Amino acid sequence: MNNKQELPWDNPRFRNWVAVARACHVLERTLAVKLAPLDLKPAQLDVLMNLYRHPGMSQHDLARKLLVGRSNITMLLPQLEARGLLRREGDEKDKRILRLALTEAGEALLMQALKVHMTLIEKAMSQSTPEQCDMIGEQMRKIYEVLKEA
Amino acid sequence: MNNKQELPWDNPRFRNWVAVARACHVLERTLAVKLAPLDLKPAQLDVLMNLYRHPGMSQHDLARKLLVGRSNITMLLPQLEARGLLRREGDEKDKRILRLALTEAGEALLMQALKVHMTLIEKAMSQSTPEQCDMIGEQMRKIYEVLKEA
DNA sequence: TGTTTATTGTTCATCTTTGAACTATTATGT
DNA sequence: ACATAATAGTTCAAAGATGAACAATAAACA
Repeated sequence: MNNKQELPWDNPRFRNWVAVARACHVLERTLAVKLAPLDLKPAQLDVLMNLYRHPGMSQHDLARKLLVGRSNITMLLPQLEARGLLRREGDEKDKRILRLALTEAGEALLMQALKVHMTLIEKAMSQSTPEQCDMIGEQMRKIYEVLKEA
Repeated sequence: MNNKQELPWDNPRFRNWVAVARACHVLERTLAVKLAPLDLKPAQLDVLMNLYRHPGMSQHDLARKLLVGRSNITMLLPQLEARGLLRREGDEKDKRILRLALTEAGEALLMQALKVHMTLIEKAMSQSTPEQCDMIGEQMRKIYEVLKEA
């Protein structure tokens, strides 16, 4: 008597998503190892990347971008600020808000870290054609849109 | 003077991988919320899934499958064992090894959790055609192979 | 056999992440 | 204006994950 007719593993979407999750996980772990010489963790690199692209953003905005809680940001930033990698200055109009920006040193370290990250991603995705790669990105952005307000 | 000629964000592979990571992250977070009613975390679901598919595996094998340290498994299993979801019994031939297997209750809870997981994945990947979905899985499995021994 | 090396699982200290409660500030509605 | 809501950031305790050191067992090899 087999009451497992509809096992998830028989479903392509399920199996394929599991592969996505595994690939993500292993790339994240590998990145952590490769970033160690720079004394930087993946989470910290995410912060630097976002501040580079969106200078002047608030901690709240940053938390939303990174999909983490605000308290996480509060715990994360002082280390980076103490290392002189970023600045926090209060907004003029709204005294609740702290505006964030990279320093020169922060930008310099980011560039080093990006080289590491980039090399790793190149290696990982070297198997895909540009068309496949773009299609993957496109689908993933759709998934993000579908899930972010659910 | 622009010395950022080769910014990662100009590179399709980089941008597309960022999308993969974000999609993974948001799906994981959503899954955690949806699993809460079952009093189960994603990491615990991973354990149950692997024990279902590979009954009798050792803690070492499980750690390798889940891409975590052995100590993580040691901390994780007692909770599940105390809830009667899995069994640990020593191997006959090699007294170092603990063989793991789901109980009836564990399997029952797994089936409930899989329904939740499956529904979420269906929703996420409903935008992709079967061909796109399979291609994504195929590429991700390649990435895993490339990175796992690096 | 006896000694050395590897492997399995645990312990423990440390670091991260999380969410709820809290303070300070701004927005809203009457 | 005034009371109420909402928002930004912080604090803190609890939970999770990590890696090094350790005990028990097995394997390799002289």
